[in-house]
Amino acid sequence: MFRTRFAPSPTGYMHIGNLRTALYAYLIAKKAGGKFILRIEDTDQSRNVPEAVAAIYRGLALAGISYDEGPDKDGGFGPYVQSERLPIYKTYAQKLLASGHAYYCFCSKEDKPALEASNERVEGYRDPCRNLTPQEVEARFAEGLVPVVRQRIPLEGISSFDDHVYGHIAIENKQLDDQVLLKSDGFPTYNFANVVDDHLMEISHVIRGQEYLSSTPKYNLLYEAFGWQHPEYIHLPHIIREDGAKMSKRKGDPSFEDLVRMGFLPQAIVNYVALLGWNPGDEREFFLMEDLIAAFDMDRINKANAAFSIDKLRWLNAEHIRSLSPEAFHQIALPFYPEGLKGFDLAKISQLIQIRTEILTDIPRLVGFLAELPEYSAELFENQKSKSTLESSRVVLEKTLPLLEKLENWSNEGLFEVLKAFAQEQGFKVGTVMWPIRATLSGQETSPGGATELAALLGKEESLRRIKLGLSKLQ
RNA sequence: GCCCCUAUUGUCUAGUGGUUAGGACGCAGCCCUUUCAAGGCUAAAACCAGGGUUCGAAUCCCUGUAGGGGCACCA
Repeated sequence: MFRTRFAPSPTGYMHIGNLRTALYAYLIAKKAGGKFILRIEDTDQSRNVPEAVAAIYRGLALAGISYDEGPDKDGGFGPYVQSERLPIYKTYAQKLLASGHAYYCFCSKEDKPALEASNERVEGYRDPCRNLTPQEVEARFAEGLVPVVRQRIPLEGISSFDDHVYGHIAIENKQLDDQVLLKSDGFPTYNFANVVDDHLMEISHVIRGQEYLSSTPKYNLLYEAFGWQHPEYIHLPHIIREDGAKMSKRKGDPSFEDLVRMGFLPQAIVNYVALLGWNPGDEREFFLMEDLIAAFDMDRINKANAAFSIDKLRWLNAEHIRSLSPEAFHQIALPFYPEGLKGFDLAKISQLIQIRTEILTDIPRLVGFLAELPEYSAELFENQKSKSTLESSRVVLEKTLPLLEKLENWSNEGLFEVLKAFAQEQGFKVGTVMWPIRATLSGQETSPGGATELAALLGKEESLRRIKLGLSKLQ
């Protein structure tokens, strides 16, 4: 049975790297018909952000990643919040203390900084408390000192393991520090809690960022000390910026929710992020969650960091928008229409802009001219491609105006029929007729829809008003 | 400083000893066209460097270089 987990610490928002970690863990579990578990790693008392857990729930829901077990969904392996598991960590720390795989350390934090800052750190350095006799330990307790519990790393030997992404990793034990397992406040460190929890929760595959790659041997030593079997490991490369720097909220890199706010569809973001470091082995790029589950293969995950490209996301987002049914797009687009469009046939507008919308926040810019005709000058009537000149435009507008005024079938088809016939009779290219009309209607060089589509949308009265206004600029 | 990891076009990537090094985004051009898009076609664009191994290396090995990560009572 595959059991994977997403174990974020509650920092207040879900960044892109986290989203991908959660997604991969979810995909790996679902692909194998296993369970995906949410665990909250809130062992750093100083970094807890209120509301942050809610942000995690919100992010996962938005992404379409549902968990089988979590804080609010008991699966018999709880509690799923680390701060609620303190007695468990204490019990297991005692076992390590008893077996000699851990020891009490009474050094104060202030004793260490000089050593840590030094560039000449001695490898194989061991804390002096490592060799305290039971009597000495007792004496310090009697003094009222509060210790931490440190892992006793072997002096010799090499620790190694096989990672699904990075292959064989080997590190000499003398490179590893006697890390703190239990802090003096009674909370475990990540280094300890992840091992105890992953084992107790029967996690089969650990999916996490590659920053844990070089400390994983330490965790394996812990598994060995307990006589447990360690899980399989899938370490993930990082997602970085296009300039090679790491993503940072301070530099303005968007979180998952920020992207949604910017007008990207959650499913497009998920699709894009899945492709950052993984590929299906064929040339498909468009994926919905179901397809991802079917196609995902953890052994095809890349080793190298991947840069996040907002341009490619834009493109993929546009693909997702285009794949929506007109009704679905309309519903999603609705909240983005500006106030002034109330009287228009919004469903019709949605139809016109769907294929031209890359991100939802493009919409106001796309449709603004409908509510209010922008200022424009006569130059707009000159267009080489449609063979439009100031003169031809004036003639076209003057001559079509009476035809339009008496037109009764004011629809896209009706308008097109009349104008096309006019072009033929007068020996104009269709484009030469349509250009000035579209220009007067939109007041801009480009618009979602051609002359007749815009005229139908604006209605006869407003269309004629705009055409006359345009004509006045040419006379 | 020590340790771990990585390295194919600007970006995401395919590639596991023999390929005209493939695809995608972006960029440029052309076609289509009732503007713009979309769509179709075309172009430019890459194996970090140097040594090996081999009949033959993007692919295997070594060194270097560059980048990322770790060495917290943070995760």
